[in-house]
Amino acid sequence: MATDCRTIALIDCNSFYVSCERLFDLSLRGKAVVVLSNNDGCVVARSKEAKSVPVAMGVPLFQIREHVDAGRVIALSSNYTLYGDLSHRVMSTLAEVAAVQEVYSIDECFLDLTDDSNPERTMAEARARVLHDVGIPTSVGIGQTKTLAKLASDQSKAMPSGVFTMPPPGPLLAEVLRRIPAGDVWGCGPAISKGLAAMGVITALDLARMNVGVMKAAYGVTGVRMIDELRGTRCIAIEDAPAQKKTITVSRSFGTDVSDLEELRAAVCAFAERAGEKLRSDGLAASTMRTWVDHNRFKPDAPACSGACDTSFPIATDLTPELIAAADTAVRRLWRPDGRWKKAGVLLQGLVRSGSRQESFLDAYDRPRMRMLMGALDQLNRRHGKATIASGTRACKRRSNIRPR
DNA sequence: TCTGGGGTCCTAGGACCC
DNA sequence: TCTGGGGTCCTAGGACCC
Repeated sequence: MATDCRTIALIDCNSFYVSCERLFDLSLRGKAVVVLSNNDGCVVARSKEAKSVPVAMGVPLFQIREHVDAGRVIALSSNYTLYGDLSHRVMSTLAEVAAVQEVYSIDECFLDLTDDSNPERTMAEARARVLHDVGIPTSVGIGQTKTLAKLASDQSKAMPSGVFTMPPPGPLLAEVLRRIPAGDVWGCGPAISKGLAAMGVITALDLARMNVGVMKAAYGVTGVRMIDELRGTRCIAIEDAPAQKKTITVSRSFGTDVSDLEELRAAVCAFAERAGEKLRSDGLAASTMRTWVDHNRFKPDAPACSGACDTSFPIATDLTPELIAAADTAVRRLWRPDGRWKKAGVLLQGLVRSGSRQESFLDAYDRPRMRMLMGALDQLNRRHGKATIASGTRACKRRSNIRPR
């Protein structure tokens, strides 16, 4: 008997951001509610009622404006401080349920229940406790691998108990997988689903039964892992301790396209400055910085002018002036006279614990220059006017009265 | 007109070194 | 001097996740 057979549970908070909002505003209960991304760009969370309007995940606000204006959907700006606080409470409660917990995202965690004699009962109790202590509804999927637990959690949304257990590998599991589209499998996104469909792989069962050699040739080791995990062979371990961060990103979309070199420089240098702040607050230094710019991918006729440029530092740095200088040089290299950019960012890589250099930061920090750069960015954003629903559209409720408990 | 931000992992090609 | 192979690093990009 394989000793490596595990029981994994995935706990997922239902419509997490919406559930958080409902804790502080009872009038939102039972209504179609969505929470919007930064700058009120697009929908990042939907209540069950909003899903049946229907409002699709990720749609931009302007596409559901009709519903919002007619009062059929309530659109809220996001409040990540509140969600982070509530997430912490949920995760702390669940940490007491099992010895091994991996906090996978703000609203999900894996628990290893291999030594639990009755995982379903344990998780039913855990759900009740999270609901009672924190006020957040959850659903739970249980399976032999993380991938199967993920699929089980999708199934659990339709279960009155809120818990669904995947059968062990065999005919019963095959029956469940037959009803699930391949694209719902963890790791199978739009591009891979499309490619698989062309090969006749439509359901999760087709995927589980795929020839491994064919998969390896088409999608490499990540594809093979999907197959193995669906067959009940564990390839993706539970990560108990939070891993050290590997990259730090600061990026933004611009209100409208930017083509002016000075505007692009001002924006990207400000991102580099913010990235430096994040770096130091994590006690890290970076050995590489990637600066990237991107055109508007929603405009088919926009000139393709996306590009990236890596800068390596001789010694891993946490100094803002070095990051800004690198960003500045990179933007000059990436800029083209005919370019029209919609998005840009910096990505710090090769992160290591920073040593004594942190102390020298204040001396090296060029504050007047920084103020100038940040001012230029503000001006840029004002001129291009990011989404403005926050400033007055009646159907969008503001949150200034909402405070974490 | 208006389309998020922050992450992870993998791969490929070229440069360079031995 | 010429030729070649393998390993590693760097750069850039693609796919996925929440």
